[in-house]
Amino acid sequence: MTDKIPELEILFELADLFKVFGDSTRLRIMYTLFDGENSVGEIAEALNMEQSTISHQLRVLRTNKLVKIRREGKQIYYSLDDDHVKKIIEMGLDHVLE
Amino acid sequence: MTDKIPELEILFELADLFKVFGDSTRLRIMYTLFDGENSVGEIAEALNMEQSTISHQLRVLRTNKLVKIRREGKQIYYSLDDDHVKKIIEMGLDHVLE
DNA sequence: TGAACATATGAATAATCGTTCATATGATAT
DNA sequence: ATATCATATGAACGATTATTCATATGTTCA
Repeated sequence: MTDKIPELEILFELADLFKVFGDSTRLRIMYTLFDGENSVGEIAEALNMEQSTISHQLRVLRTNKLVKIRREGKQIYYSLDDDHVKKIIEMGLDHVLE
Repeated sequence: MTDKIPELEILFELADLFKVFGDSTRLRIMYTLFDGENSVGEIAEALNMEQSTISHQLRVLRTNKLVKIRREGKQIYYSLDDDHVKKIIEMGLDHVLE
């Protein structure tokens, strides 16, 4: 029994992770959170996009443990969950910027 | 004039880059190339997938400058084009493996 | 030149996914 | 309780994309 099957499963998970980074709206959301936490409304306003769109994408980010939330009254503040997020984006930027 | 517009364009490019990493077939191809160059046929056999599928995806990888080629007779050998490729994948693995 | 092999390409199909619209849930304050 | 504000959710639509099949291109060798 080889160890290639577990590797295969991990590569599937890895693809799923990169898929999350592969959308400009989600990237912009994460980039917005580089400076610190923001509420859903603040993010929507900053990106000039519908609240619903942002909310849907925040759920994707949260499902993948890339952002976490803090509740305060009516608002929900989102922030990056992990140092990896910044690192992965910065590593990608290195490549894009040659 | 703010510098947010160029950043926006860059984030679009960045999303396109991550999209390339967001497919398990392409990830498996790149992972196969961690050990060194392989021909199209070798990759297809290693992944047990159609030659055509691999060829299509290699073109995506090549268009995005993630792999480069070396011709030798009838075969074309593909290899990773860039250290960033390995680094980005490894960074993602860090996250997936907790 | 023609046969055999390796790789690339184009069209078609099926599946995935982002956005929008409408509405629901949840929280606060009067 | 109810009105208001913030966020979430579900369904539907359109667009993108991975794979397959069939075929084309390109290379070697006899």
